[in-house]
Amino acid sequence: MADVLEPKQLNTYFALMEAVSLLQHAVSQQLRAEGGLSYVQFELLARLSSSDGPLTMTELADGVVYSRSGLTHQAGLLEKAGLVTRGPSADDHRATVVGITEAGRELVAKVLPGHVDAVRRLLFAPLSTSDLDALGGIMARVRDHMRAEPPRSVATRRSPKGSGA
Amino acid sequence: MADVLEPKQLNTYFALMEAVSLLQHAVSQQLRAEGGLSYVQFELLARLSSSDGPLTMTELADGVVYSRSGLTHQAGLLEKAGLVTRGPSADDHRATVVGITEAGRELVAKVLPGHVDAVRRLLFAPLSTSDLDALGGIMARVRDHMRAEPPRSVATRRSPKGSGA
DNA sequence: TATTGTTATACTCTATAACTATA
DNA sequence: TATAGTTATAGAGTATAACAATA
Repeated sequence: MADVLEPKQLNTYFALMEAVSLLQHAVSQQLRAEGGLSYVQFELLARLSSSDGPLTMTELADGVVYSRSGLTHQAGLLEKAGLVTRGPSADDHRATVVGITEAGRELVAKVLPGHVDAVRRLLFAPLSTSDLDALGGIMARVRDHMRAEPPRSVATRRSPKGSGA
Repeated sequence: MADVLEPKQLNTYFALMEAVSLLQHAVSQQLRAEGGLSYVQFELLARLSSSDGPLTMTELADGVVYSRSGLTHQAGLLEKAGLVTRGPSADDHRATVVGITEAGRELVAKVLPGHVDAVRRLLFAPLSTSDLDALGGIMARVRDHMRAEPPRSVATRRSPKGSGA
C-alpha cells in the first residue's frame, strides 16, 4: 500500500478540505458584505491592528500571501482605500513599512463581530470543549510541520528571518 | 462574551485556516505541475472517476463549486482537454450528463500518487493514529453542520445585493 | 551579489445576470 | 412556475519576470 491513502485518511482529508472550503466561502462573504474586504485583506488589517507598530512588507507577507507582488497589490488597494499607510523604513532603506490608519482600525472593529459570529456559528457550534482542544493541538502541529518543511518546488524566496530554502 | 472568540478558539481558528491554506497551496502546485489541473478540476475528475457512471452537472457541482456558471466553465475546460464528455441526458432533457474519458482516467492515475504523497507528507506525517481519528470525526461533524445550516446570505438563486467596495 | 519592493502583464477563478429549454 | 444548464461579461486574485534601489 504505497501510494494510496487509507480510507480513514482519505475521509479525513476530504472532510477537512470541504469543511474549510465551506468556512472560507461563508467567511469571505461576510467580510465582503460587511466591510468590502477579502479574507486576505482582513488578515492583513487584523495583523497590523494587533501589531505593536508598523510592519515591513516582508513581515506582513509572512504566512498570509505567497508572492511578493500579490502583497504589493493588496497593500496598494488597502492604501488607496485609506486603511493603511506605506512609507520608507528608517532602518533599512530598501524596506517599506506599513501601518494601519484609524479608518483601518475602525473597519476591523466594524467587521470583527460578524466575523467572529460566523466562525462561532459555523465552526465551533458543533464542537465540544475537548474537540476544541484536540483540533487546536492537531492543527497547530500540522501548521508548524508545514511551515518547517515547505512543499517541494517552492523555491521562491521567502522566510525573512530564518534562512529558508 | 458576545463578540470575541476565546483565545483558545481564536488560535484554533487561525491554525486551521493557515494550515489548510498551506496544504491547498502545496497540493495545487503539485496538481498543476504534474497534470496541469487546478484543485477543483482534480476534484471533478476524481469524483467522476470514482462514480459508477456519468453524473449530471448538478450532481457534479454538489460540494465542489459555488456557482452554476463556474461549473459550466470548468466542465468546458475539461471537455476541451479531452478529459470529460458532455451530452444530453435521456431521463431529463434539461440535464447534461458528464462522463470521464479514458484520457481523464489516465490523468487522474498519473497525478494521484504525487497528490497522495503530498497529503501524507504534509498533513498526516505529524499526526498519530488517534489524531487521525479525532480530526476525521471533528471535521466530518463540522462539514455536516455547515452543509445543514448554510451561511446566512447564501441563497443559491436570487439573493439581494449587499454593499460592496 | 543578495535582498526589498514595485511594475507590467497575463492568466485563472468566480460570480451575476440574461437567456434557452425542458419539467 | 420552477429547474437545468449555458453564455457573456466583468471583477478580483495570483503569479512571473523584469526592474530599481539599497545592503
